[in-house]
Amino acid sequence: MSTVASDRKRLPPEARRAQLLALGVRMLATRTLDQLSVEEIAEQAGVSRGLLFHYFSSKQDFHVAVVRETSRAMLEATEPDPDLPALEALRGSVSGFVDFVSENRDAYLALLRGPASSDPAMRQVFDATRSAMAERTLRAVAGFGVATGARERLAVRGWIAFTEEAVVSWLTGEDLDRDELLDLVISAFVVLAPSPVAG
Amino acid sequence: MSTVASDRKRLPPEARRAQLLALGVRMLATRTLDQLSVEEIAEQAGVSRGLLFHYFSSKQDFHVAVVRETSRAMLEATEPDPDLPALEALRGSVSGFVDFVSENRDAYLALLRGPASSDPAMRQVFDATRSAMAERTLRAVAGFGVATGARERLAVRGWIAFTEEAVVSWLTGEDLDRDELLDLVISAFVVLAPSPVAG
DNA sequence: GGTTGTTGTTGAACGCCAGTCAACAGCTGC
DNA sequence: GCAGCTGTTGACTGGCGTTCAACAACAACC
Repeated sequence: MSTVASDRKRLPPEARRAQLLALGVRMLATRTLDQLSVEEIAEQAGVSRGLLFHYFSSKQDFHVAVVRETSRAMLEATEPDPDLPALEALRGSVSGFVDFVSENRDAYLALLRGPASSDPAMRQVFDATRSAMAERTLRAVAGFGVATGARERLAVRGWIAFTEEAVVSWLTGEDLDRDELLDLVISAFVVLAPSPVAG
Repeated sequence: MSTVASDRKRLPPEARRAQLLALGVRMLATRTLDQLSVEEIAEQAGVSRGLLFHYFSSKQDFHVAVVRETSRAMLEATEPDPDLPALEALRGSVSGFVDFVSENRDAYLALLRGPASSDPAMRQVFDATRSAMAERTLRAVAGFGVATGARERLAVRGWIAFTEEAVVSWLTGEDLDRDELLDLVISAFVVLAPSPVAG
């Protein structure tokens, strides 16, 4: 209600763009991405439909921007603490991830599971996000003795997918304690990332 | 080209439905799911747009049917051989999965990564597919000493996501041998599924 | 072999929505 | 208070999913 019809007109471009973006992100809590119509966004923002196309070249472009923003927020919420020992930093990061997904369960599913196929630009955002997580994780646990060969990079990417699925799946059931979930994910990393089976 | 304008009219319902479905599945090799327009399907099949709605209640319903069919094919292509020892059966299944994804790389991405969010019915197909894979895997390696508690079920689901991501990621690079990829995925299962870290 | 009934099939019509564009109006500097 | 810049509008267009009443192919029966 705060942004609906408060100020009627003439915002500086950056402010308006930010407003529309924030509105889009917020609305994902109820709708899925492809249900996010231009009409609804415009109506909620109290502006005309046409204006949205002044700030975003197309509906898809808008969607990509919304996803990019949410990805950024997710990365921020899962930033590992560099002052902590590797494994503790990792646990903190995963803990942040569990919280983020819990708080945005629908939005997260709508986003990071959603329309990864449609648009190359969209795919790129997803890929970049996963790569960022993978690289960051590898860096964070570098002292942990992880080699960064092809196999390890694949393993870390796989582990991220493992984590996503485990957390999402955990949310629709919660047969485990939160701590048990964290244990599972962390121990999975320990056995997967460095040198599975052999180590 | 075989089904385009060969026979012009009056097929028995099952045949026509099957034809449209098969056509939809085939066309996913080039298009993504949401680019699969009713118009194009009808044109390729040599029928009117309206006819598609005689066999499928909506475009989404058609999409769900296409996805369901492809999921079925995937499950069939990865059916583990019950006569083999557990680990060999598992390796065979994963090998089949790698082949399937390799041959249908775009279709697979368009499907099993695609529009999982939009439609509840669509989500259900994905969930059912993963559950089927998870249960089957657990059953196949039952003799392997895997307990089927909450933690193990979560771990297996996570492992499936791990496998998907690893294979898809492997396809866009191929820095590893195919056998090395299989080793990674199988050993991941071994350390993840029964009792990670502790075992 | 013509007639009739069933039903697979058509194509025109409708409505919704993304995207365009020329006109409008709020703000700033003179 | 006037002029010019630019954020904003709202009507218009085209495409596409969806509906539906009419049509036509095929089979059965006389």
